[in-house]
Amino acid sequence: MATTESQQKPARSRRGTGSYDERRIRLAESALQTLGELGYARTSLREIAANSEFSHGVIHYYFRDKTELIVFCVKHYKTQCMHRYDSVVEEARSADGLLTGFADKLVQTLTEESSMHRLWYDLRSQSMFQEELREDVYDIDRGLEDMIWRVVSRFSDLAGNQPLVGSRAAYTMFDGIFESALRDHIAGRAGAVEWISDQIATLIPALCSQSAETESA
Amino acid sequence: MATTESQQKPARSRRGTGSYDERRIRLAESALQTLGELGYARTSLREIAANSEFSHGVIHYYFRDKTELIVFCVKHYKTQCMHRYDSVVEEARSADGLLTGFADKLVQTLTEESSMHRLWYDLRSQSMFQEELREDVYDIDRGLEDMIWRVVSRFSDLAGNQPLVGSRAAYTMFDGIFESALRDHIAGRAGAVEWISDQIATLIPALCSQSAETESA
DNA sequence: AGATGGTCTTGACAGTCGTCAAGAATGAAT
DNA sequence: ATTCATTCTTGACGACTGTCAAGACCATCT
Repeated sequence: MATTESQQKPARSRRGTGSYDERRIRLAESALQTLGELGYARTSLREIAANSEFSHGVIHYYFRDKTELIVFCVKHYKTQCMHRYDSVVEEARSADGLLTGFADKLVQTLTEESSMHRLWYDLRSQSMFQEELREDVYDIDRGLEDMIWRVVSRFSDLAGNQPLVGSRAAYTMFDGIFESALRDHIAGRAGAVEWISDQIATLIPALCSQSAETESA
Repeated sequence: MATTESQQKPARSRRGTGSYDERRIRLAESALQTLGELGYARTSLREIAANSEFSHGVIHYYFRDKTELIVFCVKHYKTQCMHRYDSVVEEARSADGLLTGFADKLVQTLTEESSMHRLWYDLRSQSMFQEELREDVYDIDRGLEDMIWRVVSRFSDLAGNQPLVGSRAAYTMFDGIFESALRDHIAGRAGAVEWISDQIATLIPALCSQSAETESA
């Protein structure tokens, strides 16, 4: 509600705070919040507007239709989460350190961003029925795949190993594990945090057990 | 879209054929067909009825409301696909044979039952937003987990190995791989069949590489 | 034959949806 | 102060939704 923003763009913005594009983004972020709570199917434009600073009619001023809003939201979300683990990869000085840093970050994502991620899985499932979502979903998937691959290849570097599987397979496995843990967490089933930490600790080394040198046999 | 004129189909007894429960099941199977085409969110009761032999009002004769119909459909679907790989497991005489048999069956499922499986992933995602779906989704997930575990443990038996991971982890990995391949297949991206076959051929042995390295005799 | 009761159709209801048009509100330019 | 384009609100529209009531249909029983 209360905008701390008092900056006014000179030529473009005659009303409202921020530029046209900034208000588009703010509307999209409101939409993402609502989508994360209700899910793609049950979120209406009126509900999005009600949870924002705008009225329901303004959506068609900033977006052609509902689909364009959703796609814009997806792309905006993509930029938010694509490089979440980069700092973990860069700051890791040992294989074990990377492992625990990655696991901690995954747990943090699981507990603090569960709504955004269930929305992501919701949209990805919807893309199997709705063709206009597929391209953006595919791009995000590949971005996440690259992100995971940065972690795995960095681990194999630090451990002096070679990954056993390709980036695609590695990503789908982690993704499956994360999605399963997310469902457990959201459903309030205990042990999700411990389980996913354990899986990371065992899976990454197992996926990188092919050593250039002989490991302690 | 489809004009539902008052065209009368039956020509047979207006009193339904089969028992009450049988007609419930037939209605549920019609609903599953429609759900597989349109997805959970975009399927209305009228659309379900239009694709069935009944009119739209009859749904509330057999089901209290939409949710009860959906849950019934999910449970019915559960019984259809829970033991799909049992024959493969039973008929396998060697580790390699199990591997190829399992991969072939997975490919068959991928290509011939893609609609049912995208519906399954759709419902599973919805369960993260809709609490009343969670219990049934959870049950199905555990049933599928058991199914995968039968394959993995049978493989390790035939190969004289021990699985490296638990049933939960094994299932989530296969599930992630299958879901990814399913998205590729549905989107018409080439290589999904070859990719998943390859993944099975490499992943299962990798997950069972523990203990003595006795190859499949 | 008529009566019965389970089965099914039809039509309507109240609500919600996306969309849009008309115009009010706003601030910059003149 | 007037003009003017941009921004936003309001209210409406037709279409769609789940649900339900009223009654038609029909096999069976008496």
